[in-house]
Amino acid sequence: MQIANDQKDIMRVITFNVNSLRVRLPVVMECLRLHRPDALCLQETKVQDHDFPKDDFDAEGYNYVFKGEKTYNGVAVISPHEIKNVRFGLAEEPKDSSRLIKADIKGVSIVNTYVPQGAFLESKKYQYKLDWFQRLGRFFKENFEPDEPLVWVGDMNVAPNEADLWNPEGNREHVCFHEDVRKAFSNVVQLGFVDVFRKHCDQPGQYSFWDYRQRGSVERNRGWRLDHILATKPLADKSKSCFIDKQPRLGQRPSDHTPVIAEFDLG
DNA sequence: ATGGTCGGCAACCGA
Repeated sequence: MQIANDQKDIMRVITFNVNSLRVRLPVVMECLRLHRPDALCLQETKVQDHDFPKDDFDAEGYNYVFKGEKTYNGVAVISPHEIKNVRFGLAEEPKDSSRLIKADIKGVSIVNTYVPQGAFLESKKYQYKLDWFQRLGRFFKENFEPDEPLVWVGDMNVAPNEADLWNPEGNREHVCFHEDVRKAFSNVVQLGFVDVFRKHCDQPGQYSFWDYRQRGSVERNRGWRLDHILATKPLADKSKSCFIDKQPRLGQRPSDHTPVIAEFDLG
């Protein structure tokens, strides 16, 4: 069965924090059928490698690369195409192999990241998050040039601007919006990335995450835009659309994140 | 009136 999208110059990329791949597998399969992405980049798969649901992707003719661990984290890239030159994790220890996959698909480099959330401002985890962005910046500088076709996607755990969360005033001290973490993120972006979503949509209130713990957050759209698709300038110039998906429910519980989709015309 | 998040995984931790 041929499941690739039939336009060979089109590159469709999706980022989706699934919060457990095994629980969300029907939603992921529906996402593949609906959008026929060239690269589906997943975060928080929460599955060890020996339990990765290979058979389900094999049955649909997809290739996959993944790195997981017990209980936490986990990333994967799913594609109907050959997945080349795969690397896991950052260059130096701790590599965090279950937070970063680099792979080449259709001549485009893809870096899929699950950035540490950071807990609270005074915690060691927050400092680790700030350092993680610095280390990621070095990873990009060592491996890529700004004129290469490179897509950086994932759950960045940062709302870059006030338009990217429902209550900026009340979240100045939040680990996903504090000025320090926004600066750490923007330092990486400034290596040569364009926010592909913002290239296509300047409206506020466009979110990809709603907190399970806040009653009615979905209904009242009290969300955050934490899941991003960025591209180096030459590739971003070729983007044709970028939008936040309505997650297929399929009678299941939805993830607290929803997919973000971008399309590039490589021709 | 009460109790109201998930997921993983086995008592709580992380988000």
